[in-house]
Amino acid sequence: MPTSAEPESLPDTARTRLLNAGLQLFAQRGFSQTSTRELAEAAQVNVASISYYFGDKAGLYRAVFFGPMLTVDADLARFNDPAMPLADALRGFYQGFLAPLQQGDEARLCMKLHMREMLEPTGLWDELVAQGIQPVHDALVQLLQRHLDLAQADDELLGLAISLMALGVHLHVGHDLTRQMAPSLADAGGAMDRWSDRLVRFGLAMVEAERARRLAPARPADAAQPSA
Amino acid sequence: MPTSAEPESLPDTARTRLLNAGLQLFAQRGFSQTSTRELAEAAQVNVASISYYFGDKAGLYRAVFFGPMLTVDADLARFNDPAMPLADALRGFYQGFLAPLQQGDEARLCMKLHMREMLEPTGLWDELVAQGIQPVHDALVQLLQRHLDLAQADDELLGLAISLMALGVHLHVGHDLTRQMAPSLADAGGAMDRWSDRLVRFGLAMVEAERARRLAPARPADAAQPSA
DNA sequence: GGCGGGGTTAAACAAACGTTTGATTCGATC
DNA sequence: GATCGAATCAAACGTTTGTTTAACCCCGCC
Repeated sequence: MPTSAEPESLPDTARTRLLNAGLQLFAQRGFSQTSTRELAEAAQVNVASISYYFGDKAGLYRAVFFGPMLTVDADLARFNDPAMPLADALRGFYQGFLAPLQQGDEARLCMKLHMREMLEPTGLWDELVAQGIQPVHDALVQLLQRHLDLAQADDELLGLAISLMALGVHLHVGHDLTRQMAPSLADAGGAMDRWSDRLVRFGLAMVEAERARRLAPARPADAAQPSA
Repeated sequence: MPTSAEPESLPDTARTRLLNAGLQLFAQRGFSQTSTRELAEAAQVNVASISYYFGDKAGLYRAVFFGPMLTVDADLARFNDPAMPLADALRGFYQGFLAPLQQGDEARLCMKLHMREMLEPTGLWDELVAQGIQPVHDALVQLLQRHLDLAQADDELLGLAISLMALGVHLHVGHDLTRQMAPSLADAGGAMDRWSDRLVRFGLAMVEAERARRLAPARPADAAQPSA
């Protein structure tokens, strides 16, 4: 089992062909529904190459799963600047979700793998949270904290952050669903740019609603405790 | 293969024990990662009982999948009344998502099965959309259309409906994730009631943002076409 | 007592699974 | 030309898969 890293280009070797086929098939059918022989045939490669290059089938899965995931820092940079206005920061935040949908199959399928892990954990879930999701979440919480002038984050702020992230997550998990309900919102040209505008608008509205809630006097029906 | 329907109580027969074990294991590990022998052992039942009662493994899956799904009409009734104020209707809408999380394991696990089908279609997806999701979506679109005084639904209204639904979907898809980021928002007592308040507040804000967008003059940066 | 059928059982089945083996090919190096 | 290691190959390995078989148990009924 060689320990080489793939070059930046695509040398069309057996290893990279396996990675491509693995990304394709794992994202489409899932881990356990994809057999090693299918992988080998799709990559036009002998079955033994899987264990030769990646140890075993799970090793190949791990390789495609964490393949193009170095973009976390780039995602953070898009909205983590304290000097940014809220609207721009939100736009940068949602760009992190939209970019994989725009830049071809590779990133989109990898994102699909990540989303699948949410519902059907294969053991890589904790690692994905620690390295990919938690940093983005923390940065978003800090962003909201700044713009809402809060000394520290409370449950309601976390709820707002999770709800903002929900809109971005749904772009991926609900993509096929959106295609059925409103095809022009999923595949049409410029559809993603319009989603960007839309999510920024809705996100701003949610943040402002949260700000208004904190300024308003606590009504008896409001179950949220203002401070801990 | 008998064609009986299960009684309303739980008679603890082999059939119902298989249904319970199937719901548990399928929701936890997925369809293909759950073997028939695991199912039989979990249900304390012979392996042959699966094909005896349900034809085959897929039949058992289908049975647990469409088991407690008769609640669609009840879900619709919660927010479909034209006389309802918008806030009440939204609360009723999100109650449809929250109810399965509150009323024990059964409905929650079944919902998890449905969410999983979003990413890994096993053939039941189209049926689920037609019977379970599409009606709710259509009713939501009509609700928004009424409250925004629109003659007919356009893309932006569909985008709003999908975004509103995204918040509800994320309650299920991101439940494990929420448990890690903010445990008090996932499991604590009354957490779901607070989510209800929160989502209604955010939902209202999004609807009002959409109303404001339609009233505002079209800015050049706005890529959304106001009328076709 | 004999009978029949719903329910259950252990055992067996073929197929598919992930993985390993040992031989073979191919260049590069000495 | 000999030698070596990387890469590839067909074949086989042992296990697990979903499903089926045929016998068996038990209880009500004629």
